[in-house]
Amino acid sequence: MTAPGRRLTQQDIARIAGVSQTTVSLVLNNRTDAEVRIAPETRERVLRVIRETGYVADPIARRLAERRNRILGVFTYEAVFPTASADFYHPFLLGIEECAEEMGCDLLLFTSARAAGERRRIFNEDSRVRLADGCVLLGRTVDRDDLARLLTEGIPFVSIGRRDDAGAPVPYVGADYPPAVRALVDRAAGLGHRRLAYVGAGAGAESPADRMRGFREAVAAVGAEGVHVQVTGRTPGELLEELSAARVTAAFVEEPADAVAITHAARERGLAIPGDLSILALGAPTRPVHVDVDLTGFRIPRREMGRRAVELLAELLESGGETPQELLACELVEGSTFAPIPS
Amino acid sequence: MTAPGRRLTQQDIARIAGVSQTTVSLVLNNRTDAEVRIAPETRERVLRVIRETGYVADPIARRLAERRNRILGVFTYEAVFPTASADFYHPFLLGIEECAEEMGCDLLLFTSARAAGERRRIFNEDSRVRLADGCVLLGRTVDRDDLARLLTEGIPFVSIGRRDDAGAPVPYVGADYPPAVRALVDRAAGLGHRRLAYVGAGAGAESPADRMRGFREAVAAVGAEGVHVQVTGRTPGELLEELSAARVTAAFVEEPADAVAITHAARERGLAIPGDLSILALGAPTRPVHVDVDLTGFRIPRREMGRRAVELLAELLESGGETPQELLACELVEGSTFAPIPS
DNA sequence: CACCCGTGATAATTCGTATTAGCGCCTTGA
DNA sequence: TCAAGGCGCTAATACGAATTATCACGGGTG
Repeated sequence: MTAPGRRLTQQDIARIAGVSQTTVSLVLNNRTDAEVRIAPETRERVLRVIRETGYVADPIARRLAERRNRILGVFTYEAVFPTASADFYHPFLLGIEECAEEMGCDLLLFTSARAAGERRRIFNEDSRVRLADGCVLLGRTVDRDDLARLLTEGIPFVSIGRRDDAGAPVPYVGADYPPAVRALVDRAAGLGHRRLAYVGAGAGAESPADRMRGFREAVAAVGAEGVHVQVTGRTPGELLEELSAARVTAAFVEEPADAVAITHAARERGLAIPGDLSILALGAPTRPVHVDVDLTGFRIPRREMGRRAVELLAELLESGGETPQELLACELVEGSTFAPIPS
Repeated sequence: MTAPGRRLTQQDIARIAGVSQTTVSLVLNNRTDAEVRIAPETRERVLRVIRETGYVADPIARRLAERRNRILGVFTYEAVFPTASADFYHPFLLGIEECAEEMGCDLLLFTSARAAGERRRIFNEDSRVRLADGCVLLGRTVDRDDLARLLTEGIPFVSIGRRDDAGAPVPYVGADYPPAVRALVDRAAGLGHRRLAYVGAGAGAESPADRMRGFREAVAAVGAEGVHVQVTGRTPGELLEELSAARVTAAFVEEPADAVAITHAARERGLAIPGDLSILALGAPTRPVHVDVDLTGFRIPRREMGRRAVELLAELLESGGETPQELLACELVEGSTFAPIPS
């Protein structure tokens, strides 16, 4: 049909139809402005040639001339698909894909953005970020410099997960952790718990910091006792000892994978969960783990966050406007690791 | 840093460094051919300006001028991420992403390619297929017309999964079903099984047809009795009845989800698996199902297929060459649903 | 008769980068 | 002494589609 190496262009269509490239473009874009007039028979002739040849406009040339592409970039700091992170990322991507499909957009995964070292970077020597109309950032932590760069370059983007200012406010859609943690703390206090623990880093990125903050504020508000238990480099057994030494009756565990491990360890040594100790999990597992425990806690609306991020990005592209910042509510999950304080 | 709306171009860099746009391009592309010479101090000056301004080449313009993009398209006929199909597609995508990352390529997911109806089509009015250097096709069935079109348009692509000719040979990397099925049949015959059944459609796409063919040939080779049991619109119980009516002792089930259902149904009505009936599963579940049965069968090398597809596509882009067609071996899986024929 | 206006098209330019074909000057070799 | 080539760089052009600025033509008007 087509000679190899040569693709059909508007010029070719024009030649065949006996008109100019301009006319082909006008017909193709269905321009019916008052400014532009094309005789019905000419339009029909051009359309016929297009149909017969099966011509499709080159998206690249199009993008160069226009501004829009209908391509949304998706940047993740870790690989998207590997099983280790798939469980965590999957719901976000599900929402992103759904919404992109509805809007007729394609998704560009920046899998190549890897610097010499381990970590991915958005701006490498030949970054293809600007090929997309805008992009969605996904990842538990996001490079500060990358954020600042995106902002100063004026590249439209929305981060999934709240981000602190990076020289300027960052557009994001995040999970509203503080009220969710507060609700759990309130319920614990309501059931008599007075000595509560936050188990996890509580820092390092915005989301753990938000949870920690929610915990601190809620504990202060209900007048309970709150301790902070670090997890890095410690076994579940050691954590349990520290919790019992502090006479903690309700543990708010940042990472569900840890919550599962602690629960197992406790039951192994004869400690009843939730009889002797209540376990509250703050979110979704970011590490692959077989969750065979029915944890009480809350659900991060990951799919909705994905959808909303794309919607906000679309609005941003459409109208510009203010930097969108939204927090979506987390839904409480009734599990079986939470009970009144032992008497 | 940059004025809003205006982006830094090579022309800007050239102006600042006091050279021509050509020189900037040459420096940027690190051209050190004998043909092209640039004074070290000029090169340094240009590089400094580039560094200071943080200029990054516009990938769109680049693509227009060059031919390559380092972007690989991924086309799936169903959504990639939804949980219903995620379990099936995930390993392929894992392999694709791994390989793309190693090659420094980005992945373009054609999520927009949806016609008015339900099914996705590659070529819609404004298809962005040609934005990628080439693409990988993923899906249990692939539209015949799309394949033919890809071939005649000369768009480089590799299908994951064997495909019959579509006017011309189709480049693919598939799973080598016939020998895998044959191996299972051989083993069954070796353990005394004489009445075997193929449970599934055995048609509709290349992969079930290949399995069916493998089954037929192997059954004939070992001189056993083979029956074909259709599954569509029938309950596991009905299937069991048909199997027992035909005095089948080993059932080769196309779809593992069906194999699981049949096993459960059998055990519920007191039929021992594998004591009374052996179940052999032919591949990976394409429907979401909780596989709590340790099925005997084989493993489709999905991740490797993903990797290989990208590798073959890269070779295709590099050197052109012959249409690659490869079948990867399936590894047998020793489960606990296979035993000698009951005496 | 000069003028205007509506009609249907096109030539020229734009987008940002890559490539080709030189430019003028200087060195070398025969 | 004169052609051949080396040197460092640039003007011009290509890539394919969209947009802007015109243009030719004929019919009506004053």
